[in-house]
Amino acid sequence: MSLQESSGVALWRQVADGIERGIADGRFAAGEKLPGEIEIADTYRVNRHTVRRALAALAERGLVRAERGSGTYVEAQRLAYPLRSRTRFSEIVGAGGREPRGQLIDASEEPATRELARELGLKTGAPLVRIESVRLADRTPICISTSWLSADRFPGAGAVFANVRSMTKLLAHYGVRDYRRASTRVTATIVDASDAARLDLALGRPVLVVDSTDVDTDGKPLVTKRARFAAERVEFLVENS
Amino acid sequence: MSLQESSGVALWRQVADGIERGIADGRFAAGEKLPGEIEIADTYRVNRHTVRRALAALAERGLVRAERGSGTYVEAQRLAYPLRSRTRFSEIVGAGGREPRGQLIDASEEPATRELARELGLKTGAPLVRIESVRLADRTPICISTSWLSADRFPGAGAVFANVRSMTKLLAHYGVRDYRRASTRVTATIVDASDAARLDLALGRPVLVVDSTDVDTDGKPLVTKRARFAAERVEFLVENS
DNA sequence: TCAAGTTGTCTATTATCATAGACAACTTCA
DNA sequence: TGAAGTTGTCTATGATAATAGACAACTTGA
Repeated sequence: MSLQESSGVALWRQVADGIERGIADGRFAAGEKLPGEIEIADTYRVNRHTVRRALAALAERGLVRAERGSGTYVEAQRLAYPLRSRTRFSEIVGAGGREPRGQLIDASEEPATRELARELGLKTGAPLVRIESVRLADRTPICISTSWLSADRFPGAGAVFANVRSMTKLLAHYGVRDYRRASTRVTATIVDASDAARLDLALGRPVLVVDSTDVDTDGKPLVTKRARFAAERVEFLVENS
Repeated sequence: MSLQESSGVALWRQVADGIERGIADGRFAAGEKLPGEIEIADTYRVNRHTVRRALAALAERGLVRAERGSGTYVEAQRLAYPLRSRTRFSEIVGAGGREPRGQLIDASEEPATRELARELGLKTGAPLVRIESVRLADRTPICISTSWLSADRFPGAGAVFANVRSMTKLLAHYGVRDYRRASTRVTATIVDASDAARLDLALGRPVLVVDSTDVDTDGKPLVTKRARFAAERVEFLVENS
């Protein structure tokens, strides 16, 4: 294990990332004991204090738990999230035995940019409702989602969402009985400051960015979204037909 | 724009990430001029020297180019990468007008872990060939791929791959005329040190991790892989049927 | 009970990060 | 030509990161 200096990432943070990767890919199973601080310091070739700082950061995020005199133990797991044409957050979370929740952060009206207009089959500048929301599993925030809908077709959508807290129910309120995912685009980046705060995520953590558009049974665009998932809390499953 | 202290990520690095996000999502188009250093320092509320360090890092990675007296300009773009049941690296890169290349890093034999055995429909401990390779578009490394195949069915696969430098050609060499993607699993994490060096990627950058298994026309598993893509160089397109 | 191994806390030192100000070198445009 | 705006380079200072060593507090197992 060789680390990199002057990359703009503190050494303790690199060690923390390394241990977290070990947890994520199963090298350290949940409940299992990590190697001792001295041994970790040895493998990464850093001072024990640097390892302690890394472990403290992981402990604060709830990934590990230190027991004095005994050792440091692994705590957590990832949420499996299928990407298919019928994608419903509440169903996916519920299937994992966890309690899904949604919450409105902000809603406002704004004109369509050229790209949003193209996705929604509208003209540039057409009035849109922008809905910013956070979705949680139990009490853990999973993703921040920004959705855009036509303000003409869905007037007052922001207020409706504030009540029903679900995109499926919002669409049903306007008479949309069924819909499906038309396109999905996945990439990854580093979380920005405002998303970090809302996802309860440290700066510098990766997020999975999903751009998608939902259409009705006739293929007519309903809503287009950009969702940012805390990468450390989910794994996407792509279904290949 | 508010940044975060003592997150283990240096301020200049946070600014660099912010600017890079701006480039990635099109706020700053290729060829366009960035705001001046003083203006950037102002929006992020940091010292101009901190901004200069951020820009220097981006310039070193080739994302921007500074012109004295004039300004700093944007350089690069992302590779569009469809995830479908028929996924061939060379075809995807070639379609973008770039030259695909593959290169063997390492090949060795190792026994199947329980998980690898399950994916490949073998028994735990069965002999596998592990092939580590890097794939490039023009001269830019795009991903590092670790592939596992049955050593019984594909004897000497490592040597074959070293010659043909393509998984499709390797399989053809053993009489596999066609194959398709059976499962795909996407997540993201921070790059580890050895991948960082091979992808020519700075530490702390995100990578998209794709776990997948290819099967023949009868649905029999051929090869299972874990590929790590430099997130800043690709975007995945998920096809929803 | 006791030795070995673990995490927790303290002091101290050096290198890097971030800020601050001043001015040079260069480009752009009126 | 000249003024305004840009990037490049220098010096200086305080805060934070990382190292190093010593020892306390606690757990485990022989």
